[in-house]
Amino acid sequence: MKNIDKKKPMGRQKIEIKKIEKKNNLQVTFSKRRTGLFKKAAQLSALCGAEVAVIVLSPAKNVYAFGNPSADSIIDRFLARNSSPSNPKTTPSSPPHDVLHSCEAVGRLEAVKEREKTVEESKEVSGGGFRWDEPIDELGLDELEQYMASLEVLKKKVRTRADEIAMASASSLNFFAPGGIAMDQNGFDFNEDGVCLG
Amino acid sequence: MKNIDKKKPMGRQKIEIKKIEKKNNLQVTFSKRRTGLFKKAAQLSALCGAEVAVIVLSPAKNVYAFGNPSADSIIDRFLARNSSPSNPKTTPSSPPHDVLHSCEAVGRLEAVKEREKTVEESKEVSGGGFRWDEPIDELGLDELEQYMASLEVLKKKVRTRADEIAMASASSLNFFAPGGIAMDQNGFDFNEDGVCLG
DNA sequence: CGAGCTATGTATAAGGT
DNA sequence: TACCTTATACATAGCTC
Repeated sequence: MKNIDKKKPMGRQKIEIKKIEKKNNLQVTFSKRRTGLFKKAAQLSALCGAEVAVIVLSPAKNVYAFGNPSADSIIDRFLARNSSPSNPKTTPSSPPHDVLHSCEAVGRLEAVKEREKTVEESKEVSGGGFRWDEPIDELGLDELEQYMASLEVLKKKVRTRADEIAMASASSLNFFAPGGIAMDQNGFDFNEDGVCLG
Repeated sequence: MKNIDKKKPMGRQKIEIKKIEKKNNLQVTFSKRRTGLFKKAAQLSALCGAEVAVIVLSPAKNVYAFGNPSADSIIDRFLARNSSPSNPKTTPSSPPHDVLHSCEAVGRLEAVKEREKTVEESKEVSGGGFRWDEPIDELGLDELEQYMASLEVLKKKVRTRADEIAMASASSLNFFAPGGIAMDQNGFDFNEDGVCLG
């Protein structure tokens, strides 16, 4: 009701690559970019069959990591190469399972995304099962991040889907209706000052 | 001078995030995206004052890494966190098994595994147990609501465990330490931009 | 290969709700 | 606080040299 002002969104602004001063923006930017970075890493991995590990330590020393197949195995090899002067380049011969090996690993995570896509496009998902809880057990801390990202995407799709249904049946549905199923504070307070809740 | 035809560039095409088949493209894409990934990592580091390490193993097993301040120091801290569950170093107290602050080792997956329970306990949102393996299209509106709410809560649970409460006051770190950007682990010819894939 | 181009897909900075 | 919208900066696929 108070929007008469012509405050049109500015759209993306150009920013310089130096430390963000505003704590508020810092938090937002950190989240967004960290997510984006992990996404890019996942894509590089999927597209090229490469193994990628990303570790991020926030200024507050919280640890975030992404890894395919797993950060540890990659780090392991990284360290091995790093301290093993023996024969860095002269790998005897690469068995043809190189690429496949990677892809296989990738498949696990990509499968989740794929299922999601399948749900969206065709309506025949039931067969393969839609067991989101299964892969979790196999996922490591690092991969959890990616899983979460997938959840967000799925949520949007569900919302879209529900929207269609709602429109069709003319029922009024509020997804995040106040007092409804909304889960406001989830238990943790985020104060730029404070930290955890342990 | 042989472009007499108005062969206009196609511009960027949309691609599927699946393994690239053409070796030629694979190579090119790997190079470009790896560079892009490192760039993003550098920006995240610079903008947010975070420490970031990225390790990439090409299908041919070449190693590429980016690290601020250095991949090793970051890896070091990552491993410390990851493999010392009983190390009181960063453990404020002994939370149950349901995480809160740091992502100490093993209990992590279990926590997620019980997300439905957890959700129930804290918010009773999921309606007392939602079936994640059902195809979306067979769900009704109400169920969609619950489903989405569950997703949202789960997302937050996961996030809570892994993160947030990030940056407090920053630290004065040297992000772009000279010579700390990228490194070649093999001995190939190395350009700050990247190396050949072999 | 790596560098440069063009057109276009994506990631995101701001600001609103 | 989180998410949505808008406008735009930025990354990059397909080609050429």
